Amino acid sequence: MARPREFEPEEALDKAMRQFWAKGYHDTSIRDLVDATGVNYYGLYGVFESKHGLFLAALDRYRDTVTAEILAQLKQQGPLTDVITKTYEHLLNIGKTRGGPIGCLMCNTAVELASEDPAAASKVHANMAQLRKGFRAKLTAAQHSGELSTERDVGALAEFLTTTVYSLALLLRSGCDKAYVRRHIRTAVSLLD
Amino acid sequence: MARPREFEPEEALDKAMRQFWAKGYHDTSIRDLVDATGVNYYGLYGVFESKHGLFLAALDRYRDTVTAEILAQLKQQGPLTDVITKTYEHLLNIGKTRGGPIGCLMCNTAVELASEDPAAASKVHANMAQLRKGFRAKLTAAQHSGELSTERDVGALAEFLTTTVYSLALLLRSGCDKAYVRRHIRTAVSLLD
DNA sequence: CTTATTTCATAGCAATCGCTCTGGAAGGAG
DNA sequence: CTCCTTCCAGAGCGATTGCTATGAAATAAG
Repeated sequence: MARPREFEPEEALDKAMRQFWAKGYHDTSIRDLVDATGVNYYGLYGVFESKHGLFLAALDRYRDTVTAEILAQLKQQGPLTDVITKTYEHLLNIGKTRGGPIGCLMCNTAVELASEDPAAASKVHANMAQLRKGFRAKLTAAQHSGELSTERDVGALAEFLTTTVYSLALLLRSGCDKAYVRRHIRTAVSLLD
Repeated sequence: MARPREFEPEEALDKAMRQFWAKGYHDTSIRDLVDATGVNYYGLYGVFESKHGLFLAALDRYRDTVTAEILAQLKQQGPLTDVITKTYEHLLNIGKTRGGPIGCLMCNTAVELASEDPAAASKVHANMAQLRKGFRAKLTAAQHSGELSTERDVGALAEFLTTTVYSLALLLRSGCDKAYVRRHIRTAVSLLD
């Protein structure tokens, strides 16, 4: 053995994720990442191999933290529309913690990279699939409890609700105010009545 | 006077717009624009001043062509849901003409630049307002003709339908297939029943 | 302690960035 | 034709890109 690392890989990855989240892939330089994480080139490259590798790791980190939290919100008990609404309301408080609006890393990546980066696109689609699955489970449960008509197309609704997550992120990212976003939530959720 | 220009500014702007549309702002270099338009630096700078100026002009060009066409679709006669559906279906054929999916330049810009570029954000919001106005007019007309209940909140619905334009662009950009997008259209439009 | 090994901090690499400058070509005015 | 203005083509500017190489610092093993 020898000199030990002076940084925590997960912590550094988390900071890198926020940097990519705020500024996107192309507008984030390695030097930005070094500044944001406090880790030098050698350390970052030793763990993540390249800027692209670090970005893909950041997408995984996003799935394991932010998306996981959304899915947890979806699993709470309560009336269908309440749970869905609360889950969407939760999104309003995610990216707003520091400075300007940053939306959703997966949504941002879908727009910026999906058409030119298959690896990133794959992770974006996997994230969509996870969300869809979460919504679908909630919708199916609501059908069983009689809250939602069994005639409704659960698959299509789950897709719609998933896309709405991205829509809300888009609205937040573009700088729309919360009242505007809340109206969108209310309108979208009214589809379940 | 002296030596005349060898390029048509509007034509060059159109090509530049498509370049930004496909690759985004940060990932498009001046050299890319020179290659795409066939116009040299001197010509581009003489007319548009800078890369940023050219980009803003491209956003205007987008409003005057693509958005204008969407608004024209919205003004056609017919049952409310048919016209809305046809308008959305129209979006499926916009960005698909060459190569990969490119979505909507305004949606892409909202994600990539809105939080750091006030001028671009302003144009994105103006575009949203135009679309919202178009949807609102159609919805109000439908209320007058009895197609839509006068109890429905036309403002909120217009906002929702506008955001749906961006959502569809996002889905296309992220590489979702047309069947997926069409299901989203059907679900969103069902909100008007 | 010395030595071996790994990390840190940074200088430096070729390539590219947005942008400007220069030399010559093209066309109107005289 | 010559002169003059404008445009084209591309070389070149300093700055920055992703990435690598280098030498000093730090720690475990002996």
